[in-house]
Order: sequence, then structure tokens, then C-alpha cells
Amino acid sequence: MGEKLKELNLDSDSIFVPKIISDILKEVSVIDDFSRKLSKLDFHVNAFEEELKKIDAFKRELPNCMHLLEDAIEKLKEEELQLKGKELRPVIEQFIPYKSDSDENGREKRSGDFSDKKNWMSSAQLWSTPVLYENNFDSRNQDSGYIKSRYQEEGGIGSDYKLQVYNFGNRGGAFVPFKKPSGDEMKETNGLVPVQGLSLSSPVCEMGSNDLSLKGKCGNGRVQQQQPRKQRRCWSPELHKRFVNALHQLGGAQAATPKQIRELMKVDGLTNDEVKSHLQKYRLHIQKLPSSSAGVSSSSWFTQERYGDLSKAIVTHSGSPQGPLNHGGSTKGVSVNGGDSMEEDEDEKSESHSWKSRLQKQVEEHL
DNA sequence: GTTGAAATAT
DNA sequence: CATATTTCAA
Repeated sequence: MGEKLKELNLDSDSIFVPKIISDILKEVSVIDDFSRKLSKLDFHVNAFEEELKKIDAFKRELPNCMHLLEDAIEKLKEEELQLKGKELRPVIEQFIPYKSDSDENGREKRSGDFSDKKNWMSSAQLWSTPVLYENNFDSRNQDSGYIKSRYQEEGGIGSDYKLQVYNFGNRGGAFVPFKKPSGDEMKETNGLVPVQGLSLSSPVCEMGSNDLSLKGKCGNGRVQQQQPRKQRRCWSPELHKRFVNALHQLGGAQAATPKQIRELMKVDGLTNDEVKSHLQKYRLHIQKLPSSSAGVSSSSWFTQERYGDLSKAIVTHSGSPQGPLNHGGSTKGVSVNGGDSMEEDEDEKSESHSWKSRLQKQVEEHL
């Protein structure tokens, strides 16, 4: 960078020279800093913008700097492309709105010409994407259930530059291995012992690589961020068993309500929404294939025995923090009840809610 | 706040 | 395509 300075032909007799030199030196420092960051590939678009702003201040008076920068960027771009070709690394990052400036109508841009900047930005995005980042989360100290978030702040870059990685196995108290219900809790469920540590073990499913769920559109201008998606809950056979069981106790899929089901299931960490979702799926299924149809594999769904041995399911070893409920689909149900599409309808005067009407509707649709 | 259905995301 | 989550309207 230093020798580039020599290429700038300055009028040595100009009285402005000292100032200019000073400015240039300043600017060179900025550029240097900038390119250092570029070369480390650890900057972000926001950061880039910040840097641009700094330089922008100089740009009118010292157009040469632009050339310097352009050169630097060109080179870096090439290098980056080469690197990119060799290995593509996962991008795990997300950026947060920062500030909240008005994007479209807000204030007028302070520097007149924007074309240059725009070009820069467009080219910048080419190589700004890949962010090098450690991708391996130590599975050992991964306290499932927590959100790991990291912030990375660069020296020159202010607080606008944040990088977050979400990584959670499951939420909340999911993990309490077990708290046996002290004695009298076990009333119904046909001998089902209320198990607490049940479900949560599953969500560990596939996180071999990395799990970050984030969605944010950072297209032009609008950065709209929502909270990351919840980790998927895997409905293990046991879990499903409990579900079906509770379902039947409540009088069938149409009568049961998510909350009730959840309460009957007595699975710690299970949320209403999850049950609701499962119920929705379940209903769809029993609607689709009303009865017979020995589609064995496809209908392994609710084929599980109504009440069976869930007793042995999870209770095993308490020591391991990793709950065992993760089994693959090993539960082969020898379907006991073939076509139970028609739910048992007993109560008559339950006019309160609408499941009857819903049934009616369904019937109508079928006709 | 709960529920069911539909829109999305994985 | 199947399943789980999020959103939306009652």
C-alpha cells in the first residue's frame, strides 16, 4: 500500500500538500484496515457499509483513494473466488437489523454520487457471503436446551455487527430425567406411568452438521427478522402411543382437544402446539384412509396397539442425561384395530363445541 | 388463552 | 411427499 502512495503525483509546491498528505495517510490507514478485514473474511455486510461510509467522506477530495480501494478490492475478490472454489463452507450467520433506519424514504443520502457505491456494494456481495466460522459444536458440553448465542465484534466495527448462532436441542425443562410423580399422581392411563423425561430426548435427531434455524430476509432494504424456528419434535413411537392413548380416552380424535390430550399424556416439556399439530396430522390421516386398506407401511401410523406396554418404555436408566426415547421406528404394531375411522361417539348432549358439526361436514363432503 | 385450519418450513 | 411449526381467524 505504501508504494502506491508514490504513484500519486502530488504537487510538491502546493501549500495544500501537507494537509493532503495527512489526509491520504489517514485514508490509507483506513484502507489498510479495511483490506485487512477483507482478507480475514471476517467482516460482514454491515461492517462493509460502515467502512464505506468512512471512506466516503474522503472520496470527493481524494479520488485516487477510490482507485486504491478498487485495486485492493479487485485483488481480494479474486483471491476470494479462488478460495471459494476450493471449499464452500456453510454460512451460519444472520444479521440483525441494526439501528432501524428508514430504508426507502428516510433521509437523503449525504454524498451526491451513489453510483460508485452501488457498484461496490454489488460486487461486495459476491465475496462477502462466505464467513468462516467454526462449525463444530462440541457435543459434549452442549447443554441441550439452551440457546447458544455468540456475538462477534470486530475492532473497528461497532455494535452493528453481530453474529448469532442458535443451537438448541430442546427447550425448557425438557430434560429433567425424571421426577417421579410422588405417589398418587398415577391415576388413569391404564397403567401408564406418567413419565416426564419422555419426549424430549428425541429432538436431538439430526444435528450432525449444524442446526440453525433462522429466517430473515435481507434482500434490499428490508430486514425482517423472526424468531428462529423451534427444534422439531420427533414423535417417537412411545410418544405417539401416549398420544393415541389419551386420544381414545377422550373419546376419539374428533372429540379430544389438544390441551386435554397433553394433560393426559403427562409428558413433560410437551407443548400444546405440538400436540395440536400432531392431532391435526392424525385427523388428516384418519380422514384420508378411513378404514381397511392394508397399506401396511404407510399406515403404521395409528396402528399401534391401543393400550400396550408403554410401561417399559422410558423408565430405564436414570443416569444418562440423554434420554433414551429416541428409538427409531422399531415398534412394529400388529395392528389390532383395523378400521376405526369412526370414532366412538358417546356423549350426546355435548352441544358445547362443534365437533359434531364438523363430523357432519365431513360426512357431507364425502357425499 | 384455546382451537382448528391453513400457510410455511424442514 | 411427510411431518412439524407458525400464523391466522374464530
